[in-house]
Amino acid sequence: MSGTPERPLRADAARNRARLLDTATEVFATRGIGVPTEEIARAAGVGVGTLFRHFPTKEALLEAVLVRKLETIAVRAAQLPAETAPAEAFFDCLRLVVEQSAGKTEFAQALAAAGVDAHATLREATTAIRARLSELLAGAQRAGAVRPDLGPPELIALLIGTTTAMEHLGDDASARERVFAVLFDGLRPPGGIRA
Amino acid sequence: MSGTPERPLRADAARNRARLLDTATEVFATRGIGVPTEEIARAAGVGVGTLFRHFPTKEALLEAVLVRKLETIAVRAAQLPAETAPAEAFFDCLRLVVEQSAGKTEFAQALAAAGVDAHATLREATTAIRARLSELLAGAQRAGAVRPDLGPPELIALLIGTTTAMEHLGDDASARERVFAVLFDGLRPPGGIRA
DNA sequence: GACGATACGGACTAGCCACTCCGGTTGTCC
DNA sequence: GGACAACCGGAGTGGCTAGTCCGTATCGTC
Repeated sequence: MSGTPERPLRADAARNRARLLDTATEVFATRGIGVPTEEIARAAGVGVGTLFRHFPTKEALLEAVLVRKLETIAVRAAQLPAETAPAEAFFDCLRLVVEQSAGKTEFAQALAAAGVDAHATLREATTAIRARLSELLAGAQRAGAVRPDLGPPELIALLIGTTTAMEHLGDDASARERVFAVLFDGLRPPGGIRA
Repeated sequence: MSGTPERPLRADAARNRARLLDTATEVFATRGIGVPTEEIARAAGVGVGTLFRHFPTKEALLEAVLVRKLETIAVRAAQLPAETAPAEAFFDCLRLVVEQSAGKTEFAQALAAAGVDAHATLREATTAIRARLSELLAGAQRAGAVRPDLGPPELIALLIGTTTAMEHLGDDASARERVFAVLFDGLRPPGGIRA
C-alpha cells in the first residue's frame, strides 16, 4: 500500500538518496546508532540539509536502513526450498537470519526493537520474515525435526538472542559454529531423533 | 586492591549514597540507561550536586550499579553445591545468571558491555562469575552432562544471548521455560545421555 | 541555451544533558 | 552548645546534536 505515487526524483536527488542509504547502513553498523547525522552526511558527500530532505528525521533514516536490511533477508528466506527438505530449509533460514542480522554493535538491538514492534513500516517489513519463519517452523515440526512445543514467538526470541550471542564471539568461526550447534540441537525434539 | 582507605562517610552522606545507588538501579532498569541524571537525583530525593559528588560521572554511577548487581549474582552462584550434583548446579547457575541479568530494557546490553570488557572495576566484578561458571561447566562436562566441545566464552555468549531472548518474551512463563529447555537441551552432549 | 523547477549546502537555532560552583545547612567532636 | 568540617542543593555553564532556512547550483525541457 502507498507504493510510489510521488513524482520521480531528479537524477542527482536519486543518486544522493541512494548514497545516503548505503553510507548510513555502513556507518550505523560500524560506529553504532549514536553517530551524529552530520557525520553520515559528510561520509556520503552531501550536506546535512540534503540528508534531512530525504529523511526528515534521524529515526526515519534508521528505519529506512532497517527496512532495506529486513527486505533483503525476507527475499533470501523466500528462496529457500521448503517443500523438498523442510528441516534443512528451516535451519538454513535460522542461519541466514542470524548471520544477516549481525552487523556490528547495537544493530542487533535495533533488530530487537523491530522484534518488539517499532513503527508500522518496520512491522510490515518484519511480517514477511515472521511469516516465512512460521511456515518453515511448521514444516520442520511436521517432519519431526523440531520440538513440537515451540511457537514462532519463542523462535524469534531465540534468534534475537543468538544474534546477540554471536556479537560477543567476534570472528571466531568455530565458536560461532558451536553456538549454532547448541541452538540447533536444542531445537530438535527432546527424545532425540535419528539424524 | 584499594579496598576502603578513605575516611568513613558522614551519616547523611552514607545514607544518600546508598539511596542513590538503590534508586539508580531501579530507574536504570525501568527507564533505560538514557535517563537524565537529574531525574535519578530527584527520585532519590537529593540534588544533582550530591549525585555527582558521590559518583563523579554518570558512567561511574552506572558502573557502581552494575558492580553491585554482578556481586550479588557472584555470591549466589558461589552458594550452589557443585560437588554433590555437578549437572544440577551448572544448570541452576545458568538460570540464576539469566534471571538476575534480565532487569528490564537495555540493562542486558550493559551486561553485554561488561561481557566484552568495560572498565577494570567491571572486569573484576565479572571474573568471579566467569570463574564460577567455568568451574561448574568443567564439572558438568566431567559428569557427562554437557557437550565437551564447549568453552567458557561460548557459554557466556549464550547466556548473554539467552538474557536478550528472555527480554522479548516478557512475562510469559511457559515461553521462557521453553527457551530454557532449548538452551539446556542444546548444551547436552549431542549423542544424548540418559537423564 | 535559456528558463523554471528542483535540489543542494552549511551556517544557524533550539533544546537537552552532563557536570560545576558556591552560599547555605547539617553532622560531629570537644 | 559551639565551632569547624563535611556535606547539601540547585541555578548555571559548556558542549553537543537534531533539525531549519535560504541563497546558490544543477537538472530537465522547450
